[in-house]
Amino acid sequence: MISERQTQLLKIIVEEYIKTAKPVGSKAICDILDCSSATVRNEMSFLEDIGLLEKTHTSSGRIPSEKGYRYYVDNIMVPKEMTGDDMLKLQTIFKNNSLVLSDVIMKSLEIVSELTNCTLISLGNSSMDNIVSKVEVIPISRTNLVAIIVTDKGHVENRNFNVDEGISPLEIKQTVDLINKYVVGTPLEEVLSKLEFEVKPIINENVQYQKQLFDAFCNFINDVTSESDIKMSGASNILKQPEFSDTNKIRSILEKFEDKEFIKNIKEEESGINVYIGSESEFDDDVSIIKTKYNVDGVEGTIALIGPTRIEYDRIITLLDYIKKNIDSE
Amino acid sequence: MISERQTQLLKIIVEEYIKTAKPVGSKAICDILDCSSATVRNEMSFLEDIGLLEKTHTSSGRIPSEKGYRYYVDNIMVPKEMTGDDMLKLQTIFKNNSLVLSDVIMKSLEIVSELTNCTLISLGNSSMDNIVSKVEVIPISRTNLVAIIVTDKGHVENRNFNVDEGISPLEIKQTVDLINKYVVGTPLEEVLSKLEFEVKPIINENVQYQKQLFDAFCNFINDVTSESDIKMSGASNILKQPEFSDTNKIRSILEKFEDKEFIKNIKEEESGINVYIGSESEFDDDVSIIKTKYNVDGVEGTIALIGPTRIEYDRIITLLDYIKKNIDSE
DNA sequence: CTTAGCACTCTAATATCTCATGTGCTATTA
DNA sequence: TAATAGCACATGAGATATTAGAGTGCTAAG
Repeated sequence: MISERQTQLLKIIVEEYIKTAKPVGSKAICDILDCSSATVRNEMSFLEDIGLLEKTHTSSGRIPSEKGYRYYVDNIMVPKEMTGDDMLKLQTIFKNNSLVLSDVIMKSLEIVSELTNCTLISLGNSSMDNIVSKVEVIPISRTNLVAIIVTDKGHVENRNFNVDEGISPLEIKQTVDLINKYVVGTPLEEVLSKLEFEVKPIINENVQYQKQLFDAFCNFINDVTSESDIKMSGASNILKQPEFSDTNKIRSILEKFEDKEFIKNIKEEESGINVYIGSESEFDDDVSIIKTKYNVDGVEGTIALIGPTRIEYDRIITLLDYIKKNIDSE
Repeated sequence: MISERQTQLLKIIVEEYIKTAKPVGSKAICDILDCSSATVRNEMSFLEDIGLLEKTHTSSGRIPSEKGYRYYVDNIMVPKEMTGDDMLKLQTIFKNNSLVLSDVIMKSLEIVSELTNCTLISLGNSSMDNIVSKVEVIPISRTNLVAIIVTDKGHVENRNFNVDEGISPLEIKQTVDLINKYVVGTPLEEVLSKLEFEVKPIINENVQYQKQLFDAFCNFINDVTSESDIKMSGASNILKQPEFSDTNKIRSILEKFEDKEFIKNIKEEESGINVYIGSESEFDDDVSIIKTKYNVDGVEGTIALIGPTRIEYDRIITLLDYIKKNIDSE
């Protein structure tokens, strides 16, 4: 446990460094703490010993370490009240009832990325527990078909695919009717096993059903259930931060933004607002990720904000919380 | 008109600069041209006078000017033969018959961006001349509906929207049947006027038709016809080029990549392979854009490659031409 | 426990120097 | 007349030195 004064010192250093991006020296602090710079130095030295502060070189001021930020977020920081300005901008979304969920999310990403100069990512609509309302297959040409699936949450997926030989409208109708009969009312995540164990035996026994169409449909379902919908806003914002002025750094971060597999892993499993600082983010040591999961009538998704470790935790957490709550109650 | 030797000199300088990104000096050239460096310098000086070459500072070697690249592309360059390696990689796409157009395009973008270290953009499926095959509206909840439209080319668009009051299944069916009756078989670009002038009067006269649903559907069509589908691959590749090592430059380019309105303007109107050098690209003076339009049974789109002005024009043009031809014959 | 004082460290900005490369010009050559 | 050799000059890039400023650690005294 650290003393009252040490706590206050850490708070000042973290907040000052977040504001200025420059190491904080002892002189700047002694006024606020009402003691001499030497005393401040002693305390700083202690906080460095226990790993909460760091130096950039032997005689520089202090900056918070990863552990320092963590201590600050967990024990010191108080979520900042929303400013009227931030609130106003976000309310243009939530007060507008004609917007559909996906629009609400996209607009939220855009506004927050602009407000914070960070990169916002939404991973969502995994729609696993959506229930199938309707399946349809529409022939386009002799060998090309479109399959459409609509869920009870209004989610629509479609897939264009080819078959080797022509299929007659009757064959299509029979097969699709059969599929519909079994999968309507089934949650998406159970559709594949239902198709495999209940529908496939029937298809195999009966010549009139289209095996090729059925297989293509299974692939489609498989992709839909494993696919995640990624949205991103403000990818270039993070470059405005002084810590990302090195070209190699920029490149490595942008490459990660482009790597869908990597981005998918950001998905949040916990509830509430979660903060991952530096290496905890598994993204980059100079980056923090603040995430939250939303849930609108069973449609789940994650909103993640990516910024420098030197980020306004108190403000961002409030912002994301506000958005999460508003989306949840959509 | 410039002399044979001057032409050769320009060719050497352009190609050498493309390879090394360093200004080309006279000494390096006199061996190839079999004359003294002084002679080369005289010729260089002439090419500079007529605006084909530039210097980075008073006593540097020469680099091609925008006009120099233009002259090179129009009059000197010979499209390079495809290397076996490039060919092989691309054939994995075009030899695979089970791929649908959108996959073919996405994979082409990925491969070419990797092959060239440039950014690839596809703008497409504007689908204006697609013909409507089917329109469907599915109720999700009392006030939430999904509209789906399928075209004869297998293009599917869907839109989730809200209405103020509940709508009965009968009202939906009546309205959708009416819409279907008039728009099936109509090219997308004509649907809106058909709705306005043929369907709207009927809706207005008859109480049983759902005006709100109809209006929402019109908005949906309006968005579909004005929307363009943007795909991008290798956005961070361009940073690997030495001319983009300045953070501000990087930022300004990445911001343009994020600006959908800006990207939409890249759409190509002409046929063949089109080269826009530097300021001609209207993107950035240090950037060249090489575009081409593809057309598969009426589905049109543009593929654009964005790279530094110092780009391997001869290779890229061949690559894009190969892709265009293969997509066109899909 | 706190503080004043002092020697020491390190960065960042600036200036200086040198070297290699390349130019323009002029007189000379074929 | 076109090509060349020679030479003075310009510039960027890299190495090195200098300086001012900010900040530290440590010690001894309050």
